[in-house]
Amino acid sequence: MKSNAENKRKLIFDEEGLKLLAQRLKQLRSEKKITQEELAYRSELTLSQIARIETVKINPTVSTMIQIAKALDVSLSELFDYSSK
Amino acid sequence: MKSNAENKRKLIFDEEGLKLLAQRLKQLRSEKKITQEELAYRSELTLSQIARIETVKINPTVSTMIQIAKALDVSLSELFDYSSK
DNA sequence: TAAATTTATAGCACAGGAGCTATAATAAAT
DNA sequence: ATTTATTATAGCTCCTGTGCTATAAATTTA
Repeated sequence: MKSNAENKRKLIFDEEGLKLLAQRLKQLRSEKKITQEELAYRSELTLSQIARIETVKINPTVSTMIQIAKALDVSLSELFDYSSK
Repeated sequence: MKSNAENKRKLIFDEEGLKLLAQRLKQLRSEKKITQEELAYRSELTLSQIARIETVKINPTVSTMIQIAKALDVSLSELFDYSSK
């Protein structure tokens, strides 16, 4: 949850990309008019997890995103469709 | 690395989806004619990590996939484009 | 503006993702 | 058939993603 200033290990954590993903997720969720709680229920994730993704607090796994895509009834490709190479 | 038979906690690990992703990654990599090692170098990941993803041994994070997409010079959406809702 | 709903944060335990290094197994080239 | 290159495994440590639970903050509704 917190980010230590001193990190020996190289962190692969693309904040830009995760931010875009968060925006895309919010967008899709509001289009479908469902709450974080409802999405959590449908995706079988937790509310806190959905919130953490949307606020870019964590770096979710692919499986998590697959669950979310299914819950939103969109393809993974659509979920990640915010064309940034 | 190993999967215990006895797991109390519910595991979210979409093997189907990860398998499709692995195939897609292999496909893109062979299209571009680069080795796992070269991809590892370009993405600043490790060779073992690339291999583990392609053999569906792990559930990678979104940041990892972002690095790989960049290294392959494709969009995330393209990388995940194996239409499975 | 109060109440209700929705979203965001926080701390804890635990599983597993990722780096690193080494080696085995396969495939390709000579 | 040997060597070389490529891919797959393995073990270890460290770090963090996730579930869980509780609470605070913000937004919406009455």
